[in-house]
Amino acid sequence: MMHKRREQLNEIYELLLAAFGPQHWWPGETTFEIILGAILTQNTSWTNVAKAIANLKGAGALEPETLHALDAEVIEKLIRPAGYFRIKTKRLQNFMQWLFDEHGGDLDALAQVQTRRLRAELLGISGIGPETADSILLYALNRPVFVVDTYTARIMVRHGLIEPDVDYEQLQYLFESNLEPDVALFNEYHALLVRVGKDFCKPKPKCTACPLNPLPRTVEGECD
DNA sequence: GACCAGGCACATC
DNA sequence: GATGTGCATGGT
Repeated sequence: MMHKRREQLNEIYELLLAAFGPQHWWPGETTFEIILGAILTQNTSWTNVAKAIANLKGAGALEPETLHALDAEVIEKLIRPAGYFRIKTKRLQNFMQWLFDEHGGDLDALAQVQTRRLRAELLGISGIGPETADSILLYALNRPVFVVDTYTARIMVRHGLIEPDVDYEQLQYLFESNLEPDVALFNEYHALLVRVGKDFCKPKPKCTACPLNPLPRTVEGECD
């Protein structure tokens, strides 16, 4: 059927929303804080990131000018709880250098840049890959870009909707080509996928009592 | 103690 | 081009 994918994606969304309700993402107050969180949460649990952000806040470093002026050793100490603190310090500084060199350190100036171009610029920063770039675009800059992560792929594979070898861009296209380009929808959908991923769709043990188990094509042996 | 967490860059084949 | 490895803290 021509709209099969659309119906499946809508069904997943409805099941997740009914099970968990709105997730109120992103957990962050300002555009800048959300951007920093997007970088700091790479392969890292949010509880650890929250500590790092609290430290940055305590240092007054949730302002671009302030963070830009800090030495690497200081940033390393502040973000230590988030793990990978040396490489993440470098990544934060790479972002800051881009922001100040290319956009005068003004986050508001980014609003004038087309989404395609902005995504390409973000991907040009060492340490910002597809998921981080798209998280910044969607959650910090309110662009209708669907964020894909490991949970998204795992959930889709386990429910037989994709093959295990589809890459980031393909999976993103699956969502973006079958859903309305709605910032609020993309925001909630990704947040719900992370939620069900955390609670049920774990790497090792097969899932039990998952809200998505009513799906017709659930792969046998993966979910009860 | 093993495993995992809202990735990414880089080395090596 | 595909596959493997380092990065690091903190919770389960």
